[in-house]
Amino acid sequence: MVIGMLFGEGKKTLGEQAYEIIRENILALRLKPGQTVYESEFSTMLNTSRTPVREAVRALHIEQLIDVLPQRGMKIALISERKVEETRFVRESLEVSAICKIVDQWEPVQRKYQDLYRALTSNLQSQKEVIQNGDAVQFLQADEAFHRLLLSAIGNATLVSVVSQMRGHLNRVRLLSLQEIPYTEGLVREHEQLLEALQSKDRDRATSILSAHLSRVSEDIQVVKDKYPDYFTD
Amino acid sequence: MVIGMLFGEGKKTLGEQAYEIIRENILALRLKPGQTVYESEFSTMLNTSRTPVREAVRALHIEQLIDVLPQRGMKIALISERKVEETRFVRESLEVSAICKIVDQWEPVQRKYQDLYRALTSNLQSQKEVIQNGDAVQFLQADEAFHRLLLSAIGNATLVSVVSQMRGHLNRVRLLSLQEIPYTEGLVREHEQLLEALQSKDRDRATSILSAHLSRVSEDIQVVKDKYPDYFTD
DNA sequence: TATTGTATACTTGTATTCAAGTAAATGTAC
DNA sequence: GTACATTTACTTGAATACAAGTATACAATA
Repeated sequence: MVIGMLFGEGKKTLGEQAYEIIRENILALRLKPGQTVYESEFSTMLNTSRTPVREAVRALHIEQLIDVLPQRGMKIALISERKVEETRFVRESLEVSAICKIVDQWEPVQRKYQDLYRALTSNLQSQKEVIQNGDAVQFLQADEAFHRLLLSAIGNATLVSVVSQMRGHLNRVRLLSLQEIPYTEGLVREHEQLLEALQSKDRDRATSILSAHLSRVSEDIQVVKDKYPDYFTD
Repeated sequence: MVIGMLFGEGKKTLGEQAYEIIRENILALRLKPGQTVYESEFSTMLNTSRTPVREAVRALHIEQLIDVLPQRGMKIALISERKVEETRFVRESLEVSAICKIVDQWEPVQRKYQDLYRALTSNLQSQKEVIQNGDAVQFLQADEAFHRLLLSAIGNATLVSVVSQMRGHLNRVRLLSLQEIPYTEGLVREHEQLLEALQSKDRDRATSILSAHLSRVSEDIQVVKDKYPDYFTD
């Protein structure tokens, strides 16, 4: 009946709130890949009826983060290497297209790009700070914010939303690999290089850095797959 | 209670069936942009309860094809020039990336690409036949099939699905512009040129043809917007 | 012991009921 | 006639009730 009455709470419906909460719990691996779950669990957990839970669960099902077994229950989707590669490709295509557009439009004198530059450097700073306490979740949030800042610059909300949907399928691998091999310094370095390429309007350099940056997950998944075999399928 | 008991009927849920039916009616403009609709309408129309309809409507709302006005009703989403441009950009990025991958992998001796070539030429043939009776909906279906064949070749189901979601926001403009200015011959010609470029493994030509091909909608929308002003917003 | 039929206790899928908000129609005072 | 309060008829949002499929436990039987 009341899920998040605590803080501000825009007029989101209970179903929308449930969606966000459950999704976040899946991506943070608090709900384990392969784990069996039931609508009634979420109902009592969130202190609401099955109806809003159902709405959330259907959306997550469409997003392929939850597998529904009719009349039997649901399972948190296993991580699929194929799906990871598919979403990685889509994400890379879109982010590369976006960065090209930004480089082409980049005019250091314009207020818009000064603000963007400031925001990005500020974000880079907090990335470095976050590294110290070694919290993978926190770093991932900062990383996501960095990419989101860049993408938002081209003013294409649909693209931002598609990319963040793709991210949902990459996040769990990233999370596991980060706490396995903490190469966060390298990632931050690449962010810096990307920003440099942007400033110097070096289109080719920007795209090649970004491509390499986003391709890491394809290598990491192999390592993580061996360490957590029952989180994976195919 | 029974929506499509008629034909084969895979074990889709009523909600999924309702989703497909309503979506198809929106894209075919049988439900007019801006038209007010109610859950109960669809309920009686589909002879089912509000629950499956609700499931369908929520999905369509997430897809931004339906606007929900809490406690007041729903409206079929108006065509937004901004949204059209956003989805066009996403689609172009993804299809261009896909065609690049295909060109790079293209080996005319491989069975896989022989089959693809045959399928594409066969589709081109039916495009030409469809032109004769001047049915815009039929042509759009053939066009969609052509692009889907190409995209499917890279074996990325996620990409195919994202593109088809983007198409949902372009389809209505295409439909209107086709019955306004029937330049279908030009479109078919471009399909042929694309196929030629593919055969000759001319990457740059393929991408430039495809880009131009997919950019048409940006020009068409201006014409259509004047003809059907109350279908549009912004 | 092995097998099979059956009751039972779950699940999700669907229908229905209830709550709460909106807007237009209606009535009333001035 | 006009402004304003109130009723009323609708809507979606949420909760509950019901239907139907699934898997397990277990007893009956060979």
